[in-house]
Amino acid sequence: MWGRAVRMERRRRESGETSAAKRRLQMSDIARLAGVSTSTVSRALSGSALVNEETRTRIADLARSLNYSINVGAKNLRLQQNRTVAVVIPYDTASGQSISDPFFLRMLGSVADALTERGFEMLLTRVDAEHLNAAAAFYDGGRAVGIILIGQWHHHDQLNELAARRVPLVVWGAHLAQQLYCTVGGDNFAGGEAATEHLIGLGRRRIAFLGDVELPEVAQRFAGYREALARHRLPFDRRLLAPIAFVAERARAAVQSLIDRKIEFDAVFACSDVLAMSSVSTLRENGRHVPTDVSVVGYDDIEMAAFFNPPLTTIRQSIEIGGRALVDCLFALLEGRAELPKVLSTELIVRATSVPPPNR
Amino acid sequence: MWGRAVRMERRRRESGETSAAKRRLQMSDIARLAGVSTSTVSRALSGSALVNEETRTRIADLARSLNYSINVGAKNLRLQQNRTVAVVIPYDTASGQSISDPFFLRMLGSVADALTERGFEMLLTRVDAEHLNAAAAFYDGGRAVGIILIGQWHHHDQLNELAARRVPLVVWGAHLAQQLYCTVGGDNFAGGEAATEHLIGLGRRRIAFLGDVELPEVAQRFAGYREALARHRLPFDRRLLAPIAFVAERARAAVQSLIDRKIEFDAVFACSDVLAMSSVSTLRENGRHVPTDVSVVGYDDIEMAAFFNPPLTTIRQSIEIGGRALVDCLFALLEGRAELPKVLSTELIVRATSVPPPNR
DNA sequence: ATGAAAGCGCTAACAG
DNA sequence: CTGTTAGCGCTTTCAT
Repeated sequence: MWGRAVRMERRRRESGETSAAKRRLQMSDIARLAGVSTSTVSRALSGSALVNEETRTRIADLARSLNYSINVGAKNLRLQQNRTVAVVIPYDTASGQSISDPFFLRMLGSVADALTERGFEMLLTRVDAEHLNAAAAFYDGGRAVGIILIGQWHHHDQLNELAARRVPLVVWGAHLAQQLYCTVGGDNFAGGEAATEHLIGLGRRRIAFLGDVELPEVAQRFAGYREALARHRLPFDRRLLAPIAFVAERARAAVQSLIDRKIEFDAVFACSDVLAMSSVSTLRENGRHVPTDVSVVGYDDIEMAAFFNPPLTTIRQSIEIGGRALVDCLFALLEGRAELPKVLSTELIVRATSVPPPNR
Repeated sequence: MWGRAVRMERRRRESGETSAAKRRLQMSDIARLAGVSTSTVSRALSGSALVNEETRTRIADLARSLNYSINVGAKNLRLQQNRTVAVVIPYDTASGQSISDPFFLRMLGSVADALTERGFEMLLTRVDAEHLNAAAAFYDGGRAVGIILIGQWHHHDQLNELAARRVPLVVWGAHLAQQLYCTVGGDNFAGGEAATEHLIGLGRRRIAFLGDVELPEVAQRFAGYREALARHRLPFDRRLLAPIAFVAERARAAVQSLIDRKIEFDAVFACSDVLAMSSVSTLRENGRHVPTDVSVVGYDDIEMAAFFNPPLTTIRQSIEIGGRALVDCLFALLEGRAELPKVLSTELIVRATSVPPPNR
């Protein structure tokens, strides 16, 4: 049997504290100081009606004045409950970069807000995009009640596997066939189609497409693009497809490459506003006037799109609605309801980067 | 005494699961299936040399195949340890908005990366900017080993109080006098001075200042602005100060108001790139040419600043260095080292929104 | 090399 | 209304 002194010594050693460091306050300390049992403190702090009003306020005041905070880990363990959601952002080992696209970052903020409103905490983590199923460990280990994955990448199969195991999981991304898991996302096909229709309607004929078609969301936008092209009997030139990641620099390189290779194009449809803005900037540097020579349409409608010069025509995806829908969906799942994937409507926002060609 | 059946029933009820729901796997399950004790499983999974090689791999395989993940909460409780850092973003109840400025969002990403590298998890939460000390609850309750606060707002006093209580805390913000807590931030005075000097050097005389001078960081930039003005014996016109929050719309309104009130100005120094871009957009709408009529300097150098049209002159703060410094600082604190506040150098990036006035 | 048992900080059933 | 006690899932000492 270890005596108290021994326990405290072990604690110090294990936590690497020096002997001067103060021990963290716990319920038994409050109990001792208040001259009651821990049960009473527990009840008092949880606002139980079982405890005397006077005692309760006395204990509450004492706890507050000592900056005592309940140990949520121990409480959760005892209660078999948990108010934490793991929010997971895949990262690409290849490009290896930190998440930086404003759209995803804002989505994170929106999810955080929705979670906070429900009184849940958010454990933010990154996982290798090649091993999305690693995200489930937070659920399996009881660390989180469920998982919100921002970005589905490839590996539809891994996600299906998690869903089959009944891991509470909601993914921001595209609704795919044979999908067991729940997604929330914009209507990518419609978005791609609307953007392309808009450009074609303006009289644009050779529309470059910027986006990594390996990603399901982008693939659907690309399908919408192809569909619009086909409807108007316009040929698709494979050289106009630039399968690039969501990184500004890649858009610059792609546009520059089109120009250098003298591949004609009179419009750009970029799969994010950042890519679009980078494209506009590159076009300008090369003496191509936007929107007259080349019209540009972006995607997401981030805040800055409206301030851009020229203000950017884009496809709006509502971040507020998206973030909230992700959270709503997860909670529905937790309550045992089988949720269908949600496809949120997108909207074409026509601003100044898209006009008819001059010779029309 | 409760029997096993009773326990399981209670568990189901409390967690709101239906009777069909599977119980989460735990160590005792693995032990039973492997025909060993939980001690052995524990040792096997933690790679202890005390367990037979063959047994270890057998247990590891079994655990993996069943998707067993150790319960980190229970483990932490037992071990009195923890690998979680609380990252806290203050929100303003007044403006009440979700965090949206790209700079802070990117900083979050950078901190997440640095934490991930060290094998720590990040608990992301928001607290009311008026009660920053509420952030300490995560530490007091043993939820997190320390706290990173992104944005110091007013309430220097509350933060000092936490530091006095020896809560491991690092704040992104300004280095203030009488500061007991550790901050990491850019050199705001130098940044404000450099921006203003640059504009004055160009021949600009009436420089509007956009930013909430109630915030310590902005106050220091403003002090730099005043200093530069004074050095050149330029008067300061109070009407040119627009004390606005970091919200694009506020910049639009502020610039519009200056124009409507016919207050002359030939330059704008905005305390964030978003404010600067919004200003440029508003100026253009009012027929003022940027940079000729009005030159503009932003702050932060977010990615988009370079793609803006015209490319935005701005003060760069390195997000990568900042995020890493915050994390480094926190770990130093945890190791008992008293860290001094870090003031990171800023850099004036001259692009195209700032030129000499036309009549010079 | 393995198991039995105690206890991390907390809550709730049960007994006063 | 309050205290005693068992136990949440795990690790570790001690005993074998």
